[in-house]
Amino acid sequence: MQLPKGVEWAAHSLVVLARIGSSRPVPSAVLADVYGLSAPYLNKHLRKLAANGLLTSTSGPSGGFALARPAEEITMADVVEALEGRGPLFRCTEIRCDGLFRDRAAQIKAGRPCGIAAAMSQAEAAWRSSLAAVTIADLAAGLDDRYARRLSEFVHPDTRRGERQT
Amino acid sequence: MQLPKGVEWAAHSLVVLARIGSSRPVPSAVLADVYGLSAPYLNKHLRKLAANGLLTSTSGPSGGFALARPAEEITMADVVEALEGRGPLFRCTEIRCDGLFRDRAAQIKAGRPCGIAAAMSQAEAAWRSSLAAVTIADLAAGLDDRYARRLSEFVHPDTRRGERQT
DNA sequence: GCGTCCGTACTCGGATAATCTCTGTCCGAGTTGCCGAGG
DNA sequence: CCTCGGCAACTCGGACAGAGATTATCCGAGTACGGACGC
Repeated sequence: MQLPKGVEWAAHSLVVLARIGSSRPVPSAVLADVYGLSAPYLNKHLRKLAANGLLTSTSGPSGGFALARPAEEITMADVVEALEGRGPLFRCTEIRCDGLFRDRAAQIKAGRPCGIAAAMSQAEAAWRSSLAAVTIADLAAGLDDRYARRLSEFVHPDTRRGERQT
Repeated sequence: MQLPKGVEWAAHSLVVLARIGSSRPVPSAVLADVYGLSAPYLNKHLRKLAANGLLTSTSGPSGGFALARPAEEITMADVVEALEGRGPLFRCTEIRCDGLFRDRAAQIKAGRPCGIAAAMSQAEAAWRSSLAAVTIADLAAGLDDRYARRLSEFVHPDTRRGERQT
């Protein structure tokens, strides 16, 4: 089991948008070029973030994606939740109500909940809690200033619009 | 993303073995019947647990699987680790060293570690820590006595040989 | 009657398909900005 | 010179293949038990 690569891509893209600081939309193709990613595939993930209210999407020329709210209010938990959905990691299939105990299924479900599912749920809560403690703003602040400036110059070339080299 | 169903199966089987309390091996087919699972597939997962030292496997008649150590010393973290491996959940591909920053790759890697990977790693540590706090013995104790007895009678039908189980 | 040998049945073990999610790619719908024509 | 209309380019958006992992299944190698044979 492993988290999809899209989580990493989306998180890095959010950090880039946060570090740029501009509210102007950035096309997915530009964000993909920053880290050498597949543009259409990254677009798919960013679209999911937009559908969940983390990004705003704009069509047409000078369109793209932009943060929907301040980077301080976007956590890693939000990113994972937007991409992976809300009920992941462990899905209890209630096998304890099958086989030998099929006749007591209703009685078992009415009693104590499945201990394994409870333990998994609690561990998952700890995981999400830890992720919720880290915001995109925190991560953006961890970027070295030199690289951040290079980012800005690449994403928003103040010179003139329309040139995109390499 | 989602944990494989085998984790649930393996955990329940371990709890069953723990609750039985007997050191006599139990065939995978019997364990599968307890919860109505696919016997060969469950066997595959139990084999993995055996390969990681959680279970002992015995061939031939009266063979099967048995706990390799006391249930108090087997945690849910051990189960997940045995089945999923040690380095899961989030795998940082270091995309921050690609694209624009490919020429600075060595310099970046020598500097601060990737903040996103660090956050993910910390969250994963919290997850595993929570899982490590729950033992198979804890889960076995949570089973209702009535169902536990039915389990023992099914797995070790003493009628056959009048054998006594602990 | 007792010990030994063999046959049988039962178990794990690994190799082999089917299905689903993730990964990657493509082209179409919609929108914005630009340019030229007209007033 | 200013305004309006059409054109073109650029963007997101959803639909379409390929790869990998999970799910599921089967048959073979090995082993312990049970019975039969020989002493």
